[in-house]
Formats: sequence, C-alpha cells, structure tokens
Amino acid sequence: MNASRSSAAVEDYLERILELINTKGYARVVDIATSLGISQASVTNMVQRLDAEALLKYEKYRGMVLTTAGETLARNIARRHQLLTDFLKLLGLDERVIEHDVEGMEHHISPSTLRAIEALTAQLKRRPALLARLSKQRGAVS
Amino acid sequence: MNASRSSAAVEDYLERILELINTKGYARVVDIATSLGISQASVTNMVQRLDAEALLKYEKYRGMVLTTAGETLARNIARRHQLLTDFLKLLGLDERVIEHDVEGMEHHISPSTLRAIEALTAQLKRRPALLARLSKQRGAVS
DNA sequence: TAATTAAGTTAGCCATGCCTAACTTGAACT
DNA sequence: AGTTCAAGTTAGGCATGGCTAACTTAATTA
Repeated sequence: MNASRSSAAVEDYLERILELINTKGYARVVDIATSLGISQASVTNMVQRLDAEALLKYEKYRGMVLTTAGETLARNIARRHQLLTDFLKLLGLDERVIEHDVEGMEHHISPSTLRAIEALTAQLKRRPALLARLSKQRGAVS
Repeated sequence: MNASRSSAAVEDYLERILELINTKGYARVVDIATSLGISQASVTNMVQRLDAEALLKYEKYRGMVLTTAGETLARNIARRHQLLTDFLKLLGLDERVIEHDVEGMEHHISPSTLRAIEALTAQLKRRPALLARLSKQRGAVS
C-alpha cells in the first residue's frame, strides 16, 4: 500500500541484495547479514518487510527475487553510489574515506544534485591540470 | 564521560543553538523547537542530554550556554554546512534542493572530503566558463 | 533413513529520537 | 499578593532498526 519513501536502511538492503544477485546469482539471508555487518535475525525481519512492500518476493526458508519495482529502485541506488564514488575518487581521496562518506551521503542526494555532480565529474575528467592543482593545494594527502 | 561521536541529531541541535545565539544572543527551548520543526518536549530532552555530555551548560527554566567544547563543535558543524552549501550553489542548484541535501549529507562528510570539496570550490570559482558549460550540459535547470 | 549442522525464524529486548497530554515554573500585569 | 499565560518539564508512548537466545527447517552425510 505504501510506496512512499524508502528509508536509508531499505536502500542499503536493496543495494546489497542486488549486488549479491549480480555476483553470486542469489541473495541469502546469511550473506546479506555478513555483507552489511548485522545479524541474520535483523535481515530476516527486513526481508519480510521488503516483501510486504513488494520490493521483492520472498519465500520463507527458500529465497528471494527482486520485483520489477525493487530492481529498478536498487539499480538507481547502485548508480547513485557509483557516481558519488567516481566523483570522490577524482578528488584523490582515500578509498576507505570514500566508502565511508558515500555510504553516509548517498541516501540524501536529490536527483538534480546527482545530475549536477555527474556533469561536474565528466568535466573534471577532461581537466587533469585542474585536478592536479587541487591535490597540490590541499597537501596531496587524502 | 563519553566524548565519542555525535549523532546527526546532536549536530543538528548544536548547529541551531549556535545560530540562535549568534542572531538573538540566546537560545530558548521554544525557539530551538520551532527552528527544527519539533516539539518543545523533544528539545528539553536533548538539551538535558547535551548538558550531560558537557556540550552546553543548562539551568532548568533558565537558559543555556555552549561550553568551549560545544562551541568548537558547533562552529565546525556550521562551517561544514556552509562549505557544502557554497559548493552546491556553485553548481547552480535550486535553494530548496541545496538545503535539503546539505541537511542530509552534512553529518556524513569526513574532514578530508570536506577539504577536497573546499579546494574544488575555490578552483571552480575561478572557472566560470566551466561552470557555464556544466549548466548547459545538464539542461540549465536545477 | 537417521543424525548433524548450517541457515533461517521467532520472541522479546534495547537505544534513539520523536510525539502528546498533563503538570510546573516564572514573568508580567492588576 | 494574586492571577494569568507563555515557556518549560515530565511521564508515558511509538516507530525504526538494531540485538541475543532459543527454536525450526532443510540439506548433507554417514
């Protein structure tokens, strides 16, 4: 009934589930739990909720498949994550920092802001001199 | 005892409290509540917690003052907020979108990422041609 | 087929941060 | 001094999203 707004938690789950399906072909409760660093019980709970919200189809003890809505949403989330990561990489930041910051920020970026960052990233990629100056300016450290 | 990590909520409160003190000279529970769009009861609660965490000194029914630690923290939060806002403004985004996104993202940006964005902003300010191209590239709309 | 065990589920609990309703405090005015 | 009322506080509750402990399911293997 409620197709309102996905919470950060929902987005995190969908992102990992899609990733697992893409790499392993399926997403198990135990793998989602490990990947997110939380308990299996928490995953079971959320997966049942995602089923109720029609973002995936879940059969107890069996497995899950993303619905069309769920897959579309998950793809958008993954794309946003990738774009933000690319942008921060361009700025020469440390991998760990990038991962941490992207995981925090990604749930709060509007489509228009994302488009702007995407365009900026594209422009920056053509200006290595500018990027070099950036690194120098702040000490070349992440 | 616990100088660990501030939650997003704590940061939001400190930011508003500093702002109120800067503009009105003092921060009252009712003003903080209005400014954050939450109930007075919630504010009372948090203010007592911030007192316990030594980020401010609070006397019931009287008033509050930021401690040195609290003020330093608040200033850093405000600065981060300003830098992010400046950056997004440069990209030509809508004010509302900027406010929304900054409020969401600000709690998740590492110091190093902030420095990088600061340096990038400084460079971009000198390249209006690049910024113009950006707007054209994505349709000139926010 | 029976036993073992990894995977999954359920029940009940906790912290955070919000809420409303009801009560208290203190400032301001008569 | 007493009344009034805005500001502040307290109590109790709710949603989200975690947790552990105990139980169930199903796959594997002897």
